Parts: sequence; structure tokens; C-alpha cells
Amino acid sequence: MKTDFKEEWKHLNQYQMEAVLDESPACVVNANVGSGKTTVLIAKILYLHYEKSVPLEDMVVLTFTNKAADEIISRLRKKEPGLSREQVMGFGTFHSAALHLLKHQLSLEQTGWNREFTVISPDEEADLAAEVIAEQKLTVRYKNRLKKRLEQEYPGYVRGKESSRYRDDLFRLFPLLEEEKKRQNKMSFSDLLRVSAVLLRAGEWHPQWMIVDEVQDSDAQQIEFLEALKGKDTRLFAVGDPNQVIYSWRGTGENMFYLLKHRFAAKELSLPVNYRSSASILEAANRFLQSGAGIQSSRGAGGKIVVKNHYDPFQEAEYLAGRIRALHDAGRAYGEIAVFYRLQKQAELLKKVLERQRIPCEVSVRKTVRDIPVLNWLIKVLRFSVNPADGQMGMEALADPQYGETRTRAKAKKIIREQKWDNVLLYQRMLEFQDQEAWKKDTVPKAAEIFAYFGLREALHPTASAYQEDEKLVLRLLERICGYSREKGCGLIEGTREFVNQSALYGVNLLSADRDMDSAGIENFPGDTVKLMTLHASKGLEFETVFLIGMNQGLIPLHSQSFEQEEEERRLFFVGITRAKDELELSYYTNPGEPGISGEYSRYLRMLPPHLLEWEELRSEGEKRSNLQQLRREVQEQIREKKEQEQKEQEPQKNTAVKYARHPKYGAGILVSEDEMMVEVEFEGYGRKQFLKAFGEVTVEGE
DNA sequence: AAGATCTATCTTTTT
DNA sequence: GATAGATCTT
Repeated sequence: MKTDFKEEWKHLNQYQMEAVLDESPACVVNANVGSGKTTVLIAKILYLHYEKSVPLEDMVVLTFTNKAADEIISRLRKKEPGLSREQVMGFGTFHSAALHLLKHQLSLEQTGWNREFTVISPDEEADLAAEVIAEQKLTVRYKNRLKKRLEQEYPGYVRGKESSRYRDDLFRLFPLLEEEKKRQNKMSFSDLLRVSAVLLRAGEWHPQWMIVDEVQDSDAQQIEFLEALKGKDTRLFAVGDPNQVIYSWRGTGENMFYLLKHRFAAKELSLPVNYRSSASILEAANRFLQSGAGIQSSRGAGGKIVVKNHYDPFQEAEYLAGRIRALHDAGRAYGEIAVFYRLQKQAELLKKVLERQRIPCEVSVRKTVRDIPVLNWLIKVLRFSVNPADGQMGMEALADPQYGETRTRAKAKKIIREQKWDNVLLYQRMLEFQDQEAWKKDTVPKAAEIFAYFGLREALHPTASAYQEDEKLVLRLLERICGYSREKGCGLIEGTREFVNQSALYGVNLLSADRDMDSAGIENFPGDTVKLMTLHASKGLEFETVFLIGMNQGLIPLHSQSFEQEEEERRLFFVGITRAKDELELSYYTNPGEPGISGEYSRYLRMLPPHLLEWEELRSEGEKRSNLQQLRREVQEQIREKKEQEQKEQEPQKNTAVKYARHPKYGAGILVSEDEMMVEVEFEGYGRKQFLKAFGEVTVEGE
């Protein structure tokens, strides 16, 4: 099937066209905000594919986040519905591309890992490191910050630095940790990129084209991966915006856009025309542009930018509820309205008030299987089943305080070390999982069969109050794994292995179907709701109406200690206001009610051209005010209660050492909660029971 | 075991 | 520039 390109591309402007047609060995496109970056990327891929007959399989299309990868694939699929999964194998994040190469393209033989490896998250790597430290009796300082230290100091170690800045055993840990990861056949995120780069340099495989999105967000390791991926005839096409670097505090060094350009001696093109925002909004945004000649507008002036002053965050929220309702009544969809703020904690009050006023709204938070305890445990079980070398995982699956065998960590470790599996059904089933002949083939069982195989009914404790819900969640996840395996035609065991690896890299969004099959709509929240999010989370999105709240000195920009950070705050504000298509409203409060935040408005407001702004003071009438007072009390009470509850929920989890209790009739059980009066204990086969301490029937023991 | 000293965190969060 | 937490010192 051949697309008519004249028809297809007549909507591209000359700059976009030039980028699409460019065939330099390396080209970086400096894409201004809202300039049709993704459109160009898609057009480029289609152009190469249909006009230049480059098979999609010979392109590697790399993004920084999964969300971006999903969007590209789904937009491509809209143009080309017949797109198969195999064709877009090389499309994804740097990490998923590396994973794919290691699994299918490169030969791992000499690395110490083998093809059945599983991927571990930074948390899991830190856990493993802690084990190694304990076993080898290493002295490593600041163990509570181990995860961070591993991440921060590893590059120094690789570059051949002598020792850690704290003069401890951390640099001795690194090689030992690597040994252990090889022994357990597990790779960390950075291993994926590092090892695949090493193998790629040996020249085994190179694509015809490397296409990179949001290149300003990549880090040194990712640039290195690109260099390794590039063969003699590989061409590079990268798109990015140096003005939208808002994550450099995460370790992304200085402007990667120009670094990449320099490293690949790339030609630089630009996309100067913005198609999103009104001219007024763009004129404001231009004041905050840090590099480039300025954004060209393609739309009319639009209304002024409204600046509002509120008494405090509460009244601001009240006002927003009313304003949003009015907008909605005037025909604006809730989904086209967003409220941005600098700090996550500003969301709570806002959400409460909006909900109270019956405004449908959603706070942007990513929920994955890891946030749901029972699924987090199930993933551990599956990870060990699919990779029995992973003793760490096996131990954690057996030692979970809530699910399964609920043994102590020491006992679980012993079982695994001695491989004593008589009497431990779950352990036995995990070990034998890979030997199930039927599941090796392409026959995929029903979720219920796997449920029964692992004895999950017992493991989830049928008497527990959460059982119904847990069972449903577990079956749903198993169902998805079956579906995934079936679709791949690879049998359950291989399918499960791939699934757990993916879940380490993507997290699993439970609400959505398979990401490759139905990715439209994942990136946004479903339904017509007002979106509440941090400025950081707003990147890449657009809305007709944007409210940016808390424009107070000390909040926007947030108190920052260095010049670089101050620059980043400015870019963050730039990103925020350029999300708005038609209406932008900025507000601050005279009474922030938080120490460190002043009642003065942000100096950023003074940096905007005055003729674009419309200042409005808001005064509250007496009657409305008394109404407010009561609402305020109620909402504050609710928030306080919620906080207390959260604290309660967290406490037992923090207490990782499981406490056991003994009762003359019910035997040994697990301590659920305890206060001055009562103890609550969960007994196998009896469920949860509460006892008065005064009766003294129950004795609580340590480990 | 108390007291002194060092270190990171204030915020944002992806793979 | 204050504070919590870990570690070192005595």
C-alpha cells in the first residue's frame, strides 16, 4: 500500500518538510514548544518507510519515557492500521530497545549473563547490594541512601576513579555486586544500556536509521548507547527542545541537545512555528526562552493572561471550583481544563474542594502493580519461578509478611540455600514452574489453572478481609500474562519471563489493555475530568484552559540554591505556560500558610510584559465568607483524618520485622496491629482475631 | 551512651 | 540556613 505523500503532507510547513526530507548522516532538530515535533517524527518514519523503502525493522526509534513511545506507536498505527508488533520492535525507550537487543540480537555468551536474564529495578538492586554488604562484611556508609549512592557513584567507578568520596568499601562492592547479579542472572537498568553498548561496539548489528525523540532529556549513558548503536552507514535523526530541560536535577548533565549535536557532528535544523498557543501566551513565553531566536506564532492574539490574587489556598480552590463550573457551563469540556502547581502537596486541598463542589477531577499519579501489595508479591513469585537463580526474589516471595508462607527472612534464606522444598508447597511450585512441559509449548492455560498451580488460594489467606479483592487482582494480572503469552505465541513460561521484565521497565498499568495493542488514551486519564498535576507532569500535554496556582515568591520559583537550579525553575515555568492553548490564568495567595513561602507574588509575574496581563483582585463578600468557614473546617478535618490514616497504614509496613503472637487455642499467628488495649492477630485457618491485652491469652514474640 | 561531626534534604521523578 | 539522620568520637 502506497500513501499519496502530496496529499499526506500538504499540512507540513517548510521547516517541518525540510526536516522530514533531510538525509544528512546526522541531523538534530531544534523543535520549539508546540511546533509539531511528533508530527515530524511520524512523517519522517513514514517517509523513510514508503519513499525510501527503509523497512521499519531497520529503524530504531528511541524515546525517553514509555508514554512517549506509546504515543508514537499509536499515532503510527492510526496512519498504518496493519502495523504488526514485530515491525515496531525497535520502537521504545532506550532501555526497552537495549532489552530487546540483548534478548534477540546480540550474543550474551561472554558477558556472564545468559538470555534468560530478568530485569531488576533500582530498589531491588539496592536490596541485593545490602545482602552482599552483609555477607562480605563490607563497610559501606550511609546505607539508608544506598540506592542513591549506587546510582551516583557508579559512573565514577566505571571511569576508573580510585575510591568513593567517603573512603569506604563502596568501590569494592561494585565488582562483587556485578558478580552476584551475574550469578542470579539479573540486570539493572544501567546494565541493560552498558552491556548492550559494549556488545554493539563489537559490531554485531546496526540499524539503518536511529530516530530519537526528546533528546534533551537523555543522559551520558544513553548518548553512549547511541554511539555504540551507530554503524558506518547508520543515520541519526534526533528531535528535542533545549528550552524544555526540566529534569537535569536527576543527573542529566548540561544541555544534552548540543552535546549530541557536537558528538555526531550533526546538522541543526529548527521548527520555529508554534501551533498550539495564542499569540499573547507565546509572547509571554518568549520572555522565558533561554535559547533560540524566539517562537513564531501562528494564531490570533487571544485574550489577556489573567493574574488573580486570593486570600489563601483554600479560597483559591473555592474560586477555581466556581470558575471551572462556569467554563464547563459555557461549553468547555472538563478534560480541556488543567490546574498546575509546583508541589505535589498542593494537590490535596485542591482535590478535596473540587470534589466537594462536584467537579470531576483527577490528580495525575502513576499507579503500577508495585503499589498494590498483593501484586507486588505475585510478581516476586513469578520472577523467581522464571529465574530460579534469583535467590533474592525467592527469599522475598517466601518471606512476605502478608502473603504466601510468611516465614522470617532468615528461614526463607535457609530454605533457598539448602533447597529444602519438602513441605513448602509454594517453593516447590516455583522451582518446578519451568519444568511444566505443557506450558513450554504454545498452549497457554487459563489464569485459574496457574492460580491453582501455585496454591494461591491458600497463599492469599482466604479468611483475610482483603481476600476477595486480592483474588480478583491476582486473576486479572494472570489473565493478562496469559493473554500476552498467547498473543506472542511463545508459551506461558517464555511469555511470563518477558512480561516480568517488561513490568520492571514499564510498570504495569492495570486499567489499560496491552500497551502495544491499545495504547491510545493511556497517556491521559480516561473520562472527561479536570486534570490536576505538578508543573513537571504537565510536560508534553496541552489544554485549552490552564490555571497555574501558587505564583508566590518562594514557590514559583521554588527557593533554589544555585544558578543552574534557578535556570531550571524558569524553564519549568516556561513549560507550564506553554501548555495553554487559549486561556491562561496565574494566581497567588496573600496568605500561603506555609513557612518559607511569602505572600508576595512571584517575580516571574514582573518579568512578563505588562500589556499582556490583566490583574484582578478578588474580594470575598461577608455572607459567602461564613459559608466558607464551615466548608474550610470540614475539608481541613477530612485532610487531617486522611493523614492520620495514612500514617497508620504506613507504620506496620515500616516495621519490616514481622512480629508473631501465640494463642493457646489458635496457635501461632502474625501480629496485625497492637495498641495499649488490644492486639489483632491473623491465624492461619482462623483469620483475624482481636484480643484484649488484659486477658493475657496472647503472647507477642519478637522474631 | 551521650555528644560531636558529617551529610543530605528542603521540591520535581523516569528507566 | 535550618534540620534530621547517620556515623564517629569520647
